[in-house]
Amino acid sequence: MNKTSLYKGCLEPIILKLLDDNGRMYGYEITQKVKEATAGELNITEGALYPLLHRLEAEGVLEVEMENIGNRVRKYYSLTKAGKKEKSKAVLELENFKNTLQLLLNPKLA
Amino acid sequence: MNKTSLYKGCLEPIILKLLDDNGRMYGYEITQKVKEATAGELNITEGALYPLLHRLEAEGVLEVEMENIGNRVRKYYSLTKAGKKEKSKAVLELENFKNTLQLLLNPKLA
DNA sequence: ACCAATACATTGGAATCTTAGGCATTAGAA
DNA sequence: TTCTAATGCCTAAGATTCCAATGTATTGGT
Repeated sequence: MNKTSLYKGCLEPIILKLLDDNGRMYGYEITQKVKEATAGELNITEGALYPLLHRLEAEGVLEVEMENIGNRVRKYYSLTKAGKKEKSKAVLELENFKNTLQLLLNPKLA
Repeated sequence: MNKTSLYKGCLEPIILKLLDDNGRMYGYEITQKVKEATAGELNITEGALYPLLHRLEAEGVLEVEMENIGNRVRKYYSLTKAGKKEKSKAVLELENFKNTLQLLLNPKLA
């Protein structure tokens, strides 16, 4: 990520949401997609991403398909059934979090 | 905080905003105010709050006034001049962060 | 021929919070 | 009246999560 890093803790839900929207993606693609989707605001570092993907795979949240592109190997990740549940929960929490931030930023309606 | 802690990294801007809105507050008051303002969603732990207040004071962002309430001592914190600048910056970043989350949660308008 | 981009990965360390304590005063319930 | 919960301050050890740096290899453009 970047700056003083407010995004800490949000990476996982963001990735799950992305994979749900796009079906399947590979690591590098994720970093580019996030950069693009946030107009350059959020840059996921590979040192954060790859370990996370590996963990989510180990937990059964993601599954992998290897694919050969020329002489290069891509690892496509997608949500498992358990992963879809996880994703739903995570997105709700993230939405809730965003709304709570809104409350704190705009406490006028008290 | 709580849960898997999405709020990680947001504590500082939240505190600065609160202090700007309320003029001056003491630690315990902050924890209660945040709990109330977020309908119980966000519970700041004292182990996170007090070290942060001390750091911000050391950095010249906050200043302290001791006050005796009966036999008890309260430490009222308020923003310094530098703190007000810091707060403005932090709030902008937090708002920006919130908007970016919105983008990620709702990428329809692409 | 060389550099940037693509694509994977690991490692050490910094930053931030949680858990779990500790101390003292005060208000309220049993 | 005694004991618990709430008020109010605090610290220390540890977990989590991410960043920066680094490594390897292929590919496309100049």
